[in-house]
Amino acid sequence: MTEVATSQLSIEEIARDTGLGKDRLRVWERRYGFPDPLRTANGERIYSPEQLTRLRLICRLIDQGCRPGSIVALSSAELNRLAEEQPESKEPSVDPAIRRLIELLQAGKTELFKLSLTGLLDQQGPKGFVYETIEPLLRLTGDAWAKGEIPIYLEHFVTQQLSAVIHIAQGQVTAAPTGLRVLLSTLPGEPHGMGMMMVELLLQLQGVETINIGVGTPVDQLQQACHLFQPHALALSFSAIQKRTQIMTMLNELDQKIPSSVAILAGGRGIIKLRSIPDRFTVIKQINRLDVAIKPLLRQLKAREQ
Amino acid sequence: MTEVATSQLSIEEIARDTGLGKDRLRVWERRYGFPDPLRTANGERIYSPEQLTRLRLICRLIDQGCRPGSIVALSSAELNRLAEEQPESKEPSVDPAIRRLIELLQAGKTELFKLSLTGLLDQQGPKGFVYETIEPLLRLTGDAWAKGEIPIYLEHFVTQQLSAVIHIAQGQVTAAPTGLRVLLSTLPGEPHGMGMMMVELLLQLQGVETINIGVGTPVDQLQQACHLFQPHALALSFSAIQKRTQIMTMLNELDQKIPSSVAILAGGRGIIKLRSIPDRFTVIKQINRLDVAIKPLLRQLKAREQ
DNA sequence: ATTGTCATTTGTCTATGACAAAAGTCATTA
DNA sequence: TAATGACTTTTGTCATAGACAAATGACAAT
Repeated sequence: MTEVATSQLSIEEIARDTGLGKDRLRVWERRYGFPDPLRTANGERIYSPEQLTRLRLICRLIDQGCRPGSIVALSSAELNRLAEEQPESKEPSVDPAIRRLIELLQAGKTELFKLSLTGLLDQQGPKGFVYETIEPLLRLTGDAWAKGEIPIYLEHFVTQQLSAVIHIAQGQVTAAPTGLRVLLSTLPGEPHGMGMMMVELLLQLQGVETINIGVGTPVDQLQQACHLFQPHALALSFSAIQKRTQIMTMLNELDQKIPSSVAILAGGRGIIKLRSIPDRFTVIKQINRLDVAIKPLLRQLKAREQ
Repeated sequence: MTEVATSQLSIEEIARDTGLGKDRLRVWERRYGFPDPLRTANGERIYSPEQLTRLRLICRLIDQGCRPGSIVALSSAELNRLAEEQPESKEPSVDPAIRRLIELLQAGKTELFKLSLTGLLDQQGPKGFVYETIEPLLRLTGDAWAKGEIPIYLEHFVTQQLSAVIHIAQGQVTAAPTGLRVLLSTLPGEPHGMGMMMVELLLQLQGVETINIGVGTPVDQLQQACHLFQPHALALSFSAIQKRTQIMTMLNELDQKIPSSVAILAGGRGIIKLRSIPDRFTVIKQINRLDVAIKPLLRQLKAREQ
């Protein structure tokens, strides 16, 4: 019978639970002296749960802009102090309704949370719901997670619920079809699909036919998809996760590979920071500018029909 | 200006696209002589799309029971012959409705596809829809993708649409609440959430309150989530992606960390192959056995209320 | 304010050896 | 017959350390 040492974690488990990658963990150990796992009889690393927690905190600080070299070696106490100091603490005017939603969440009142969401959808209508509920709720939960105020699974729960409500809202859309067809996706390395779903709903409200092919689609697959679906436009969503240079490379690739008859819309926090984007791309700086951005497309379509 | 060699894939991309892991790719090359990538100027492997296709086929054969040593070195032609011979090629009675859905997909008729799905939902009712449409459709598209008959983005599109329809179906559920509360998730390394959503819908139809916290939740987070939500049961979904030993390790960890007052249900293709699962776990071998599995829980709940 | 260089930091790749876990083989037992 | 246990082979993952490319920061020049 093998004694199950529950709290001893292998490098694989650590890599999975932190998202750090085995090579990265080993090279941190070599360079910064942390993590500092014990070893099994034959030299395999075994990590303590404390090290896992500390690694999670380090990941959070790195996401906020700290660099590994300056924080990986710090003690837990020092890390905690650093985490407190991080600026990011500006959120002046938050809608009390949104604040209440987050309180429900933290209290584990999921049914009430669901009901409140659908209630807000009915009150505000689909468009208002996107602007006044989804957007701030996502921002606040994201911030709260980064500060460690709510666990990641609550953020996942929110995402689940929001996508359910969006789907329900989509089911109620009764806009007259305009004939415009838009393909939606994100590029590889971008796992967040909520922005795309918000855009999808707004487009449907305008009578646009949408084709959502999920997240992380490589450029050549997008090319193929354009061939198959023959959309009038391709809408891409960028969160803040991806690296600028990677995005630029892929944008150039898109510029070359996507037929020039297809317009390309790009939106999200990851894109508004970029300079020197090819003219090809219509950058949507705020989600409420979407209406404006698709007007030329609708006009073009009408002109072509005549 | 760097020339963009679009079709040359790095080991990382191959690892992602095949699910094979970098170490494994390198050791296959060392031992069996395949894959046999070219190298960049400084020795990094670059794989051709053909090798990717061949690797995908190899993965499929391994899933079907072949062993790496006997197939990795084979040529494409020999692999194809082998794939033909494999039993698994028995899919005699496929519902023509499902077949038609896939044809619509391949033709890019997305609007018709969406309409057909909602039509089937209305016809079959939510329960029938899960058994007779979602399950076979997912299986067929998965198989078709593995055989290279449909591109991955179509599979993603199907996933998107199914989750939309499921959410709509959930919105229409009117079962009387039983008071039973179930937390749903998957373990780290398991990115597929559709199985979980199917279960969620079926549970809601039985008047169960569900809390879906998304995919890939580490065990200690599940522990915390149980503390917050106080569910009567935890339902986990396993696809065929994960390794048996990894699953076993996590199951044991769960067994220890999740309060014994919480029942644990486990379902999906990844779990039914396993032996020596702790008694703790209720294994659901077929999704249509779910009803049976939760009956004891309902009974228990009633008994406790009195 | 943008662009270009340079140094530094950081992550990933490579190679090879070692070994544990899984799977196959085969004899023995109930 | 089928199950059990011991042995062998296969297969995947881990370790080490060097190399280098990609990302970042600092500073100068346009």
